Amino acid sequence: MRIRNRNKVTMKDIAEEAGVTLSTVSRVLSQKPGYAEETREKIFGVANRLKYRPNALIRGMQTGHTGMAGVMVPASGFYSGIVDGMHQVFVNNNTIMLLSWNIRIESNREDTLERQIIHQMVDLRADGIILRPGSEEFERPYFEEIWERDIPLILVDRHLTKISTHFVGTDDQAGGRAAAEHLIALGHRSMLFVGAHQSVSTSRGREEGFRRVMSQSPNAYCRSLVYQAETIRDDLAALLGGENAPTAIFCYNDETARKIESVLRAAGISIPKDVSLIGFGNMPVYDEQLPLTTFDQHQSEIGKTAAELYLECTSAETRSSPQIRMIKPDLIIRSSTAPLG
Amino acid sequence: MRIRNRNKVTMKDIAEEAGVTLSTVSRVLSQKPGYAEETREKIFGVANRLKYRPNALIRGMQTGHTGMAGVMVPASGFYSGIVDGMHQVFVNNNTIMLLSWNIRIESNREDTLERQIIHQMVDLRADGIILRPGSEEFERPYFEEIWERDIPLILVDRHLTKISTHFVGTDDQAGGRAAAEHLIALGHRSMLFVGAHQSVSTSRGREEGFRRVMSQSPNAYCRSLVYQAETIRDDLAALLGGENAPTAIFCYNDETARKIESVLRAAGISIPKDVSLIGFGNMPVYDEQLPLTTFDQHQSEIGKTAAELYLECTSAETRSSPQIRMIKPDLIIRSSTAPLG
DNA sequence: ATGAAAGCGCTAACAT
DNA sequence: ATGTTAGCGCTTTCAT
Repeated sequence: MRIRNRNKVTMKDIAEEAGVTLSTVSRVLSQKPGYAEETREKIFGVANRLKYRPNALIRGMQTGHTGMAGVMVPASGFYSGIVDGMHQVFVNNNTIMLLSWNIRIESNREDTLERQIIHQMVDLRADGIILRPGSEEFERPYFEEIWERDIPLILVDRHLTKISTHFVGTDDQAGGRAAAEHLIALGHRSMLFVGAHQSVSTSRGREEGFRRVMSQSPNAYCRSLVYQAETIRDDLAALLGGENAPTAIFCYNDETARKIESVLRAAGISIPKDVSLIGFGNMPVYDEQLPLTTFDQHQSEIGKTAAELYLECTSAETRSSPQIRMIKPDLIIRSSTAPLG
Repeated sequence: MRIRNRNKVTMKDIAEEAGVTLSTVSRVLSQKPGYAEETREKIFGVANRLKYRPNALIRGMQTGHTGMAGVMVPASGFYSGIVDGMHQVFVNNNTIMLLSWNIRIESNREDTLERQIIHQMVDLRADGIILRPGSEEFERPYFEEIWERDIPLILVDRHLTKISTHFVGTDDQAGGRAAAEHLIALGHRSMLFVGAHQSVSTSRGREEGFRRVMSQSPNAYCRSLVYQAETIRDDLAALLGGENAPTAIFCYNDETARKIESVLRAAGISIPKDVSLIGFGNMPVYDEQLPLTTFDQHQSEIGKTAAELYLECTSAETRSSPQIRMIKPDLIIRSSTAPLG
């Protein structure tokens, strides 16, 4: 381990230099009431001259407030946007992120890297934790660790039904409804929803909203598919070649939509001529990809809201009841959707 | 401030439960030599049963090692790639990032947010700091603060000449040379380099490499431009309408190349028919943009290398002499460059 | 192999 | 308005 010969200036040094006691220095530097303006100036003078820097570790452990926010989200452009929003709020509130990406290791280790990361955050006494959960069952144990220690926990993007805690994310149902309304208005009636496993709350919510509108639209009909790389080709072929083939596909995210796009392209099916396609997330597009009708989820807004909620929770005296804050997504119409016919 | 009624299990509690003293518990839990296997098991048993979590703040301040790496880079996709690479290394070495983005506030505050962030990292006793510097003069003061405290400092992406510390980034000269060789091979002789202010080391390095090859190629000729939003239109018009107009433009990054692209497009100049264009960075492309010949900088590799160097520095006994590690960029040829003619 | 005791740098009562 | 004292949870001598 490195041997530090840092200029370890402590409050004690300042006290000696300034001819006062430690407690006076502590009071002045941490702005507690009860000192003379004169001493204040003297102490600050000495502190600056000595280039004193407080030891935030000690201070944190004394006050129960470290100013560190544990943040764990998957590594992707989408979450970068969210982290960005959080940062804007945190930087103005003297809070710094302990950041890590969710990475589940494949196999042979019973325990996960995620757990290790949570432990690091807990051990370092992060004031609170913000994370994007993966699957419900899997992560339960470490949610409990956080909960038991009474550390505020805020979930972003994905919600967990079985765990009752704060949540900030997209209004997925509203998004699903807007997608449906757009397609209905274009004349489509036979739809396909391509989603993820049921445990993914965003997919579930988007489908629910989508189906709600469908069920209220005469003759509208919606089938669903769970995207799976191995079978998607055949699944789509069966549906599109079959009875009452869908003329519009709503995917729960852009990534899936892009995969559908390439499967359709390979099958000689044209978008939007033969089939309209909607994604979700408004992710950047790569060379030669189709301009996709999709939703802007306002990631930065999600991040800001999450950080604001975090600050409320970490400064509250008592544990507050779970808050849900949803950001409404906006439909962005591009050329992957067109009128039926 | 929040009142924590966390189950504050301490080593003392474990000691009592296990019928040993604090020091024995400390020894066992921090794997110091000198205890019986039997006691070890008993203590670990109690610790797990009580769900003990060490206080990393205290431990950090005792050992002089917190396991926190201060990281400050600009918020952009490019740096996300670097951070990603660092994370891969850190997560396997029990190191977690204290992450923040560089944000310089516009005016009215003499001091910067960046300085505040550096202070937070120093105060929290980050073991080392990795950052992407902006301008030399401006940041000097807080580099000194880091240096004086003997905290390992690693610069990524941009280098500072006046400050002697570790650096990990792109081999910009090699990139510049490769760009030049590509254009020369295509038959171009009259070139334009569009860069940033001289203080930006990446721009400088790319230009140097570029010019080096030019100077060795018969009849080749290179002019330079510092990109400025307000004047770029006129600057380009003057050059392209003038004597010996450039037939190829090498920009120090993709962002600049994209701006040049739109200026040229607006002026009715076709790429690559009239002018070839090269960028740097291989950033994702948005709708309807031109496939750009550019360089892959292997951000992830830069990040990994920086993290590895960080780990070396923070675990070294003594301050090591400044290390420079450069990652070679790879030319990606797309349709924005074509043979002269 | 274990215990006792000092101390890390600071905050927070409690005095004066 | 300032000083005194007792911790906070741990590591680290130094004993035994």
